Amino acid sequence: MSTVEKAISLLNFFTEEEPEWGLSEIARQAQFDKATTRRLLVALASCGLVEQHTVTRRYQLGAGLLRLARVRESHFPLLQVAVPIIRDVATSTNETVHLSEFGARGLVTVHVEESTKANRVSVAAGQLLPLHATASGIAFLACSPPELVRSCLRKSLTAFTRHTLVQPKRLQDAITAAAAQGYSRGEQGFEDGVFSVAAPILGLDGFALGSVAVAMPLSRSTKATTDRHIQAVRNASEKIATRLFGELPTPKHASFA
Amino acid sequence: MSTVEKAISLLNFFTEEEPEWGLSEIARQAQFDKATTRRLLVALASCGLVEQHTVTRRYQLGAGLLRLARVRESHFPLLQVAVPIIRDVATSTNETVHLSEFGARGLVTVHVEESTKANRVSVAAGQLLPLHATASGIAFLACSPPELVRSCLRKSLTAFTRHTLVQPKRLQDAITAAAAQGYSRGEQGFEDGVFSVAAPILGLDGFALGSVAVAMPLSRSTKATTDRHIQAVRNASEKIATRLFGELPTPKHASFA
DNA sequence: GCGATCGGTTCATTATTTGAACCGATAGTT
DNA sequence: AACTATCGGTTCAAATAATGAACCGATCGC
Repeated sequence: MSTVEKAISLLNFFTEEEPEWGLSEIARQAQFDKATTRRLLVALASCGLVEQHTVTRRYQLGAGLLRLARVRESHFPLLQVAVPIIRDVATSTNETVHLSEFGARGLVTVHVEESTKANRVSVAAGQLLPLHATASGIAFLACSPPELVRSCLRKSLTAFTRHTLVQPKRLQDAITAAAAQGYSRGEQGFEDGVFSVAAPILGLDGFALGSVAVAMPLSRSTKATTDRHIQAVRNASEKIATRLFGELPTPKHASFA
Repeated sequence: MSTVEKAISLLNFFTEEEPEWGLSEIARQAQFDKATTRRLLVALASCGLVEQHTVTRRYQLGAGLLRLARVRESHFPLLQVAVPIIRDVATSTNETVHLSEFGARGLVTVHVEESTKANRVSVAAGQLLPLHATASGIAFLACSPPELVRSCLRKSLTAFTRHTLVQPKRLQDAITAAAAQGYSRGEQGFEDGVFSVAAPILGLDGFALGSVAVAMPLSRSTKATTDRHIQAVRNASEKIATRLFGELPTPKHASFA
């Protein structure tokens, strides 16, 4: 792990649940020496990515991140473009709709519009979605470079429920089906009682950059609602891609040669 | 410059105007060797702070920044808290109101609500504000640690207009006056024809973390508008601090021993 | 076809990072 | 009041990582 990667990895300890850390505790968590950790934090602080409280001496994420995030969003306005579209889907379906984006850490939920119904599926922004166990993950894999799919298939596939696809052949079949039909279905693969459909959002290179999914309690799923939701996520993902890139990217499906 | 600082400094080349860079051009700009630059960018990319286009091979800021920015804003919701307050001030005064925050790079404009009048002062978010030449800067210095003020006074003070306070004694007097009255006035110090008043936003340690300012064309400034604007920025800065910290911090003025 | 520049790679050399041991300060316990 | 544990912080010989000149194939413009 390079020095830069070590430093950035410290940033990843800061979460909504744990937004502040003392030096010793973050060193312990990161399994870095205290001196090393402090030097890395001081370097991050000098660039504004981290701030140290003058009174408590504890560290938090810094204001410099806001400018960089603004530049990123300004140039690649995924949230700005996608949020209104997802909100529309949530309104028309009255189910939970969520957007996820693929990055260094994996497929991460970046925005959620929850259903207004009391019996609803709750998803947390920031949550990492296992590729093999979720509709979003399979939709994403359906339009991913073959080596990424192979890498995923080679890994030990965690069983979250007894419905999780843990056999590579089964997962591969689901990915192939999703590639052919342009959407995926997730039936209790990540959590019991949850049914989802998802569509991949494509980048200009034809590979998926994320997914949009509708999730609902399995108990109120019908063929009619499923068909409507499939249509909704496909429409939404196309709309998002078209607005981001000015054209609809041609999908590059994962193929298994 | 440490390796971490070198890496982060690359992030700062990405702006709204220049959101994408090729390897050779960013290396040239940063004055780093191409091999070094690539290694730093690859490290940043592996952490999600930067992304490389699969087709053009150019680099842009990465999605990982959005999560970190969200955590930062969630924990320290300066924008979330301040934007509605600033919007109210802009509505009631019908002049340009802007919020700035102090960080590693200096005092930076983070949000602007412009006047609806055709003859208005325009301020850009992201813009660095010279401490000695702006109302925001002087308000900030009025509640800053003495060593920061001394450091500022020791520097060569750039003249942006013929009204800029370039003599340390004059600047010191303006800071002292701002400390005493709780606001500062900026009369064409940064740009001809612009008049501003600003108040510091205090942190729990009593030192300023930023400022809020009203800026208007000098030509329509009267004693009555000035008094109203002073009241407005002071009210706004107190409101922001109270909402952030649950109490009104006691100012720690810069003193000159 | 040629020259310029691109992104990318290599490895001997150079520079930076590391972390064990130490420090004073603070908090909790007895 | 004395003691212990843990805090944030510092130092510098040793260890490790980073550096960048020279090179590569690919692409673009002339």
